[in-house]
Amino acid sequence: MAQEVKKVLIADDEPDILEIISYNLQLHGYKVTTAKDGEQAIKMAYEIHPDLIILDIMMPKKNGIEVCKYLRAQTDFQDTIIVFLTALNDELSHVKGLEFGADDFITKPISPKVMVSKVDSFFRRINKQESSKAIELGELRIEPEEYVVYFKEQPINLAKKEFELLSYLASKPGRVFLRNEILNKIWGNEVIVGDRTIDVHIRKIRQKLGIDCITTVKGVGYKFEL
Amino acid sequence: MAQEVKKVLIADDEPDILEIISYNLQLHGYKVTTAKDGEQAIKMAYEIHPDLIILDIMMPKKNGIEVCKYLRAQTDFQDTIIVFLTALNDELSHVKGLEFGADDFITKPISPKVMVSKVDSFFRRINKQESSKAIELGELRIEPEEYVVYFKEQPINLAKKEFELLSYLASKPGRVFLRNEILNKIWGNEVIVGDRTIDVHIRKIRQKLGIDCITTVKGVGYKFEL
DNA sequence: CATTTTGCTTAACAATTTATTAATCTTGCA
DNA sequence: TGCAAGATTAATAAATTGTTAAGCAAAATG
Repeated sequence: MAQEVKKVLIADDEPDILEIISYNLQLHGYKVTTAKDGEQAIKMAYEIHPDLIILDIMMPKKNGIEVCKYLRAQTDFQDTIIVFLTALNDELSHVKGLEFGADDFITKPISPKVMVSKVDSFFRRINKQESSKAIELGELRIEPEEYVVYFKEQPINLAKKEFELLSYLASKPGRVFLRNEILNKIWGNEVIVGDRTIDVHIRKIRQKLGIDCITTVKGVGYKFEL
Repeated sequence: MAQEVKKVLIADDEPDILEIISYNLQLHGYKVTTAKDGEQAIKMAYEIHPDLIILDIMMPKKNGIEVCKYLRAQTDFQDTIIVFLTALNDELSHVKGLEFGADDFITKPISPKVMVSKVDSFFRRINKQESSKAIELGELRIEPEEYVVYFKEQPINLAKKEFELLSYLASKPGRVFLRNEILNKIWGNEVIVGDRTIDVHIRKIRQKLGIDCITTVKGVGYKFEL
């Protein structure tokens, strides 16, 4: 991941709720941004690229479901966790929400404590997901848990950025990742690094692996290919 | 796409609306042109070749629907996004607008913020469409995600411009693309390149593919045909 | 706590690839 | 035939990426 501090975006039209939740999440080390309606939620999503988005269903401008649907349609937010805030008995919202790509629900009313532990659990869940699946491609094996890559069963130590970059490219072999996509995913879109930074990391990966598995597509990006 | 800065044309007969919308869009990095009536809208459309045209329905000289109908009849504006500005409850316009090739509607009144996010969403929508679908024609397969063309399952590497050009022609097999259309689409209409530039790229594609799939229509343009 | 190591980024320059132009042929057709 | 449009080719320009070394900062080490 690009950053250590997890970013959470909360959208709700009740200022009190926003305040109390964001205060408690901040206490627990999250970076919180709030939005008071659907449109603002989308705008903030683009600005800060949160790891988790909590959407109240009922909001002015654009309701939570619309926001979710909208964001899920963008490639930038495929990996973002989106959860809804719903009234306890609102079955309909649950069904609709899942249809449009929500990851989970939080039912109102909810205590700050429970909220924090819920949020913690979301991140634990994806951390597991993200890290637990080894990628195996020919004689190359990427082990997320060990942060090690094996080639012909020989371990190769990559630095963090190198490892993340390789994992990202290898997550979809053959697909070209635009330089911008890479920057967004590995560095985060608020970090600005020079043009040659990606190249240097690519070079180190190629060097350490010793095999030609990363192809340059000039003017476009890079792709992983064996 | 040929250019990074998206161009928007707004046509409305209320100067205040033009001003406030164009100001806000400009803030968000769009290049905005305005027109105060239908005829001017058409004139400007030809001059700047916008990526998005926003037309008020009710305008002097030529109303929005007429403008849309007119532009859609020209090959130059097939790919342009055209949206209407309509009063909230004007159902009739909606129906008519769709008939004449509008892509969407924006209902008045609208806040500048919402307008900007709407415009953003239009561009995201087409960006996605443009990039993600593979084209398959006989033994030829164009894979935008991989930036590779396959012929008989053999990958063929094309340079960026070559790939874009081929993709463009192959997007509508059999249809002749005028040299001007090609220039507009691949190079953008502010870039000026010599007459022979297209030819050279066409030649390289023909050479690399090894099959005769691009037909010259003398004095007109090129078309893709297997 | 000082020292060493490691990782990340940048800057400068080299190398490569791609894009464009210009010059020279071909070809079809009035 | 002679012209106009396009094809071809090679040369040049422009853009993009590769490489290397160096500077920092953070982490690891003793």
